[in-house]
Amino acid sequence: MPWKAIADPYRIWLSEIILQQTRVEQGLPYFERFVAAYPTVKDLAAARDEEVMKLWEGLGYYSRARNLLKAARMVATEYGGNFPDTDTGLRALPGVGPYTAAAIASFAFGQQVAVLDGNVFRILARFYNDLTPIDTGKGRKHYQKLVDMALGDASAKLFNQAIMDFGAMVCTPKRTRCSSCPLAERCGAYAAGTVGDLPLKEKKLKRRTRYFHFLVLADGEGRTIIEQRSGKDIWQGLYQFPLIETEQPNVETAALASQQDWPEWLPATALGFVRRSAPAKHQLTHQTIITVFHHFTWAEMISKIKGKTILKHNLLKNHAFPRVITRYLEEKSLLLDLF
DNA sequence: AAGACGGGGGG
DNA sequence: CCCCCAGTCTT
Repeated sequence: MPWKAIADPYRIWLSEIILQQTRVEQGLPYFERFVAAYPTVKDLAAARDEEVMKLWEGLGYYSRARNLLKAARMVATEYGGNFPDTDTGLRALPGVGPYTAAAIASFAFGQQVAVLDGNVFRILARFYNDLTPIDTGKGRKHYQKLVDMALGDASAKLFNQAIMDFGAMVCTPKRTRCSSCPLAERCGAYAAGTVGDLPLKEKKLKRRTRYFHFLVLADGEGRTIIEQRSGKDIWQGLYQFPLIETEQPNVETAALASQQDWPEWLPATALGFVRRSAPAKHQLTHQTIITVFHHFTWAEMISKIKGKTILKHNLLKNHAFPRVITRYLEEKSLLLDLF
C-alpha cells in the first residue's frame, strides 16, 4: 500500500473508508484525488457536499461519501481536528464500524486490537477448516475470538497488516497460492481438500430487476434538465435525468406519458421525440437495472422547475452521476445531434 | 437477524 | 453468469 508507511490518522481513516468493499486497484486513484483535494481533515470538513460527491462519483456505496463528510466535520468541530485515538472513540464516527475502528486504532494509534475483515474470515475458516458461517452474528463473534487468540501479544499493527496482506496475496478467494503457502502444512482446509469451499455463508443473494427510462430533454439552446435522487433508494444524493420506472420491459416511448411517475411539470404534448437508446443492462449487487434513454426536444422549456436543475449540457460534468449515466454520457456522439 | 447499498474484476 | 471485495447502517 502506498499509504502503508503513513502514520497520519486522517489518511489511514480515508483509505479505510475508500477500501470498504472495494479493491485496492479500484480505490487507489480515489484516495489520491481526495488527498490532493483535501490534504487535512479540516480541508475535507470545509468542502461542499456536492464537491465530495463528485470526487466519489463512480466508486459506489455513496453513503460512504456522505458519512465521510459528516465524520470529517465531526472531527473538525467536536474534536478540534484530531481523530479519536481509541477503538471505542472511533466507532462514534459515522461510517466507522468494527473493522474500520480496529484498523485505524491499530495502524494509527498502536492500539492492541485485531481486525476482522473478509481476508481474516477466509484465512481463519480455512486454517481451522471451520464450517461456521461468516455472515451471522454468531459467526462474527466466533471468528473475532479466533483472531483475538491468534493475535495474542504480537504487535496488532504488524499482525493486522500481515494477515490482510496474506489474504490478498496467498490465501485469496480464488486461485489460492497453497503451493507456496508457508502455512499449508498446518492448514486444516488444505489437509481436508476444502480450501475452495471455505469460508461458508448462510445467506444467498436476492436480486430484483428494474426498468429505468431516463428522459433526456433538450431545448434549442443546449440546455437540459437533471434531478437529484433522494429517499431511500440507490444513488442517494447523485443526479440523473428525469426518471420513469416501469414494471415491465419494452415500454413504448409514447406510453411513458401515462405512467404514474411521469413528471407533472412536463407537458408530453410539447415534446418532440428524437430517439430512444437500445436497452442496456447494468448489474448492481442486489439489482439488475435495464436502462433506456429517451431523447426529446422541448422547444419552450420553462426556465425554473421546483426541485430540478436546468443547465447547459456541457456543464453536466460538474454534477455527480451514477455509472449508468456517466457511461452513457461517455458515448458523447449520441448527444451531439440533440444539443 | 435481514436487507440495502455500487461498481469492477475474476473465473 | 456468479462471487467477492481492507463493511456499515437501517429496519
